[in-house]
Amino acid sequence: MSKTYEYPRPALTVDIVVFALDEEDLQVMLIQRDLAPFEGRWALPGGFVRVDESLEEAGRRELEEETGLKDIYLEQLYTFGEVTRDPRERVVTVAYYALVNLAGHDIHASSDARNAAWFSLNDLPELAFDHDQILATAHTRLRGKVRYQPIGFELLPRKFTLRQLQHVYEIILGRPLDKRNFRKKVLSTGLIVPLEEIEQDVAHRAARLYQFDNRKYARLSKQGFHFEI
Amino acid sequence: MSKTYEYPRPALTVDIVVFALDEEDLQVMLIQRDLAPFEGRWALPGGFVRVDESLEEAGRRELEEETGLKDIYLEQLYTFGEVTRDPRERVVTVAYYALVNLAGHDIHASSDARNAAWFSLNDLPELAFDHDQILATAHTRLRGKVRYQPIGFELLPRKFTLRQLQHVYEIILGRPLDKRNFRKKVLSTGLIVPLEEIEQDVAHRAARLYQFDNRKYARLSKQGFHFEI
DNA sequence: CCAAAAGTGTTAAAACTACACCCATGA
DNA sequence: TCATGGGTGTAGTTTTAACACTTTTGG
Repeated sequence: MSKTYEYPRPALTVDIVVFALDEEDLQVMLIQRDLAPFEGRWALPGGFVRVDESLEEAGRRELEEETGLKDIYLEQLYTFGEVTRDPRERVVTVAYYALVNLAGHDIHASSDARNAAWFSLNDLPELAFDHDQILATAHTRLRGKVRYQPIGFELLPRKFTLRQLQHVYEIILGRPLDKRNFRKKVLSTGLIVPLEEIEQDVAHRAARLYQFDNRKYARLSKQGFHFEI
Repeated sequence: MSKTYEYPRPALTVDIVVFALDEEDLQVMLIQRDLAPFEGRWALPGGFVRVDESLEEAGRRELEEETGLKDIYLEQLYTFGEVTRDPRERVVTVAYYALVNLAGHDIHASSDARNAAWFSLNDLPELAFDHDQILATAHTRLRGKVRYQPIGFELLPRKFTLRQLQHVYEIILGRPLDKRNFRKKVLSTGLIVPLEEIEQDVAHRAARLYQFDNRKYARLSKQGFHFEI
């Protein structure tokens, strides 16, 4: 095997913006750094890419190591490569974003990071490196993507009510939606299928549960169908 | 300055998919490799990222060195990092795509690549590495993006006719559009402004020239406006 | 019986689609 | 005068937006 070149190389990392949703707003997972630079500051989970793993593998590995999260929706976001973004040396980072259902994952269980926590996007601490910029890029991407790709479901449990789904869209888009129009629109795609089940333990009339039909969506996508809300 | 880590690092490159449009179809710029691996094969222009330049700078530098193209629309596409995508060693590449107006650039003038040429997307040679996959990703992105971002103009001269613009959209979307409806739609955005000029040297009635209003678009974008065709 | 959210239709306005002819120009 | 593309309007259909009340359930 011949060497490709002998010049100094940038270091290569991955960073992951993990989004979740609570009753109020969008949350993002941060971990507190215990090393310089930016010791004590909050930062996105992430770390160095090994030579024997793909970028996505590196992202999933780091995420599980640092937060315990695994088997989640993960998508490449953007690669940040400004020369001075890391004060130590040249570091290029491939950023991913992830969507999880808050209730479905216990982040503290398998975490080996001393300090991993959810923060509301509306109440963020100062972040290390250019992570504020990465986060802003991820937020913009999420807002844009949610309108024409069915990713809203990733933030909910597998079975959900239409109320919950509308709530996801309202928070991400940042504006209220009309209940009747939303239901009509969503159901008209045929991709959200009603189940013979209703929600449990609520102090009012229980709503019907629905489920996203992944298989049907995959089939339609191949035929050039475009999901849109 | 402390070292970040001492483990082996992937090499980092940039590759650029340059699109242009002729009368018939979409073209892409390729260069013929004169070194192993894939000696003699056609490949995307690109090369190694230096530690003192940003990713976009690296892309622009390589593009100018290899093809003579400069001052063009360039946007990051995706980062490809499969472990075995380069047979020599681990190489991660940040792919960009570029849009140029064929008539406006002479690719041979300042080229120091022995062999840089345009190929129709419908008649491609076998490509080196995973460049076929990068190209396919770029093509998909272009098709998707053209519908909701005003990038069609980048493939045309600054002053263009509505016929030319419609042609851009027809080729990228791969289907014919209705002339009257297209004109109504495009002009209704107010972003395409008529000039007091007509095209020259045509063997029939000359069409009016138009120009994209970048400034107005920037203003509207900030207010949440979404361009759509 | 009260509080809370579930569920459901209609109408007016706007956007989209399909479609054909006359005009201006240069060869 | 002919060939070529430039330029223009309308009608039917579909999609979107606005809007309020009754039902179910648990407390």
